[in-house]
Amino acid sequence: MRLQKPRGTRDFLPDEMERRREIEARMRETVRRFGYREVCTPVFEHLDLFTMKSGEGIIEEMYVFVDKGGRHLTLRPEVTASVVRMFVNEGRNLPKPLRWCYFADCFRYERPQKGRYRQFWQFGIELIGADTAFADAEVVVAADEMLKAAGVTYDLQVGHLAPVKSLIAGLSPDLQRRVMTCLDKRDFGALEESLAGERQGADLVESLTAVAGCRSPDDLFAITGAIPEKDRITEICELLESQKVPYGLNFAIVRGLDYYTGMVFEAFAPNLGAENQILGGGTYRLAHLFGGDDVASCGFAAGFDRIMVSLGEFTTAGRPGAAIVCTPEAGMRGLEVAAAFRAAGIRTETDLMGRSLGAQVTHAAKSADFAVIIGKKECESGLVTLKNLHTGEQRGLALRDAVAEVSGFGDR
RNA sequence: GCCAGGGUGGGGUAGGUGGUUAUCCUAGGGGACUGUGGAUCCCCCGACCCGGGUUCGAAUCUCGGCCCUGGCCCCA
Repeated sequence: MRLQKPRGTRDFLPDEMERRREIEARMRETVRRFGYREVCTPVFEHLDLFTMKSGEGIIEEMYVFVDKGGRHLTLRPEVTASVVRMFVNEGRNLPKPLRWCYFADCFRYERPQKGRYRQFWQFGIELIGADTAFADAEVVVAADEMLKAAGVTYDLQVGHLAPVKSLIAGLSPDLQRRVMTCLDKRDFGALEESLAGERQGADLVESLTAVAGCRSPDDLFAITGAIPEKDRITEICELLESQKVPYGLNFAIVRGLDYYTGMVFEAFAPNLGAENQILGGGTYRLAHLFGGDDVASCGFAAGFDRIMVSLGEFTTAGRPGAAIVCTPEAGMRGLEVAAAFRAAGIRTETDLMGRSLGAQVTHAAKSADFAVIIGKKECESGLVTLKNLHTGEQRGLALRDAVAEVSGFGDR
């Protein structure tokens, strides 16, 4: 093959696109019911948008380029930064809270592996301008409902950054970051090493290890004492329990960067291998970075492709289709009949290859549920012969009755 | 950026200690066959990832690259 698609990209044939659209539709419908409305932002943005959010280090992980005007641009590696920029630019005087969702392809220059591609799709929501436990809980509930609707098997973990941050507040920023990385990986050996030289380092390791293992708010506050976020954390847990969200508490979730401020959560699919996180989210404050007010936000982003990989093979329930099968003299009549079927919303194909009647039926059986056979006899009688290609039954019907029968046909 | 295993028609494969026209299945197109042909039979189409090296001769050996699969790192 002379021309290959770029590394880490994929082509999708119609069968797969139907599966993807099916799952996408279920995810969209879930968040629609919560009031989240779709927004769309540019596929490429100024490089600064992402370096301001995530630091210079991400440049080598992005598709960056200079355009003909000398602008430093990049294909978006995620959508949250764009949505917040959009909010700062034109969302400030909309009634709060804002409930927005998006489904967008993103690009990262990374080594492809299972569930990781260079072009991939994210589905996410952002709830902007509400700073309450009810807001935090809504986003988690929406994520849970959405994954349920998609049909994946997943493990949902919810945490909060405050307990760990309160324990390590006395450390240098650099060491704080290292500690959080260790916690994220649950590498307690490395944690101990990092804190070895610190005053009361051993106590700190013990507290952090205990916090990471907490399974209830009560356990947590027994270790950390009454931190300011105590009521918020307790309330979030109560709300999630009252809404029967199947989650695990995990205060070792770190989610990388500084703009995460409070609740954080992640979902994993157990059948995915190394890249098994299918969703991540939390509360954050980003707008002030882009020149806006310091507005509280909460959201999640789901890895659509990983969800599709996790779901594996399945067939979608297609809508019925018809194939017009004609003898040569009935060609014109065939087009009329096709138009009538299409007017009723039925997918209808006609022969374009000049095939024999038999070959047309053969082809129809691969692509349709019904063959509508029209020859000399049908032209004279005004009827059509409707053949059910699943059962082989066929009979002569008035056109209107044939259309009605195909319309009423159930799942394939 | 690193590690392991791979790359033969559209898909799946056989062969490969260097030597005729590269095997089989499937898909696709056509015919037998202008009223049922989703069948059967026949025919056609179509491949050794790319480049250098060794050689009389490379799909096979060798080096480099590209790509695929999985893992490490990273993961906004």
